[in-house]
Amino acid sequence: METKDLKQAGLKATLPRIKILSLMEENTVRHVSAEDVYKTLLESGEDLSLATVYRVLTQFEQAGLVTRHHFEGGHSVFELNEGGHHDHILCVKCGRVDEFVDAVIEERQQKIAAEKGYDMTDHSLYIFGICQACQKL
Amino acid sequence: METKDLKQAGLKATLPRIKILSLMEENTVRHVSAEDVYKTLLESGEDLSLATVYRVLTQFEQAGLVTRHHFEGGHSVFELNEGGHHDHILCVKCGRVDEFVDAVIEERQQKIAAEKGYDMTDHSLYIFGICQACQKL
DNA sequence: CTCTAAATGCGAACGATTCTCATTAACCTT
DNA sequence: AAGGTTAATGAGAATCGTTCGCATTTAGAG
Repeated sequence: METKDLKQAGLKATLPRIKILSLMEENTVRHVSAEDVYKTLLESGEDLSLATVYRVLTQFEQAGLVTRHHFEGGHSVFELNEGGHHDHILCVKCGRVDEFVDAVIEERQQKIAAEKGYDMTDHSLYIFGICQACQKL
Repeated sequence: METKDLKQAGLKATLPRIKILSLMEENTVRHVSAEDVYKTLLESGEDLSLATVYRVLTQFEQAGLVTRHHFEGGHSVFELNEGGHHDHILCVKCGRVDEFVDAVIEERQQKIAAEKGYDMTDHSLYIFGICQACQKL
């Protein structure tokens, strides 16, 4: 129930927020832009404004419900936080996105931050390449 | 001589391109936005348009002379390609940027790409944290 | 059920970047 | 070194993603 998730995150359970969270919890989406969310909900007959989508997604990000990615091309992409931290590998041809976790890399990053005198708070790692399907084209 | 670098990259040696490349080759800058380049050159008495700065930086990127980074906050930052590949560690408080290379991470990335069936072309890794100076504030 | 603060919708505003198109400058030719 | 061709530039309008301001609506406490 999205209502409970929202309350736990300290957010009022308003209609737009419920709809957006509910959409992101469908496992058919994974990585969506604000525009995607807006269009999809409009098509489903919901009536909300694009500004609200941006506001809500930003709140979700601050509440730790979603992560904002800066996939190239200017616009942001949002992903539901579930199943813990992971990084991404993207196909530069077709845009396909896969996920991975690597303990060795995670650990090295901590070490590097420490060596440079930083108190590490976060990181972002994207591997770019050509996926198996696109290699055959 | 910037003129030769430009010719080798397949670009006409025009005045704006020479000025911009020359600015980026000063080791005082490292990471600059289009706006930075524009303002700096205006202050040096050069007369060029912001549109040209964007065009030229994009061409430099395509020619492999510079790399475009998507440091958060919407705008792009450019860096001269020299001294080989490296990754970045950024302070989330003051914006300071340091560089590093880690062979272990580089190698793990190749391995992960291979496991996922990707032919890796590139990657981007940013570590975020609080730098030594900002920790003391 | 009522009230109050918080959330929303709408359209204007915004910052970064790109485009259009008339003008200018590079570089090949002579 | 001068001229012609073509690509590059300048200036400002246009576009894109995103945010803001403000009047209206709604969630949730009392």
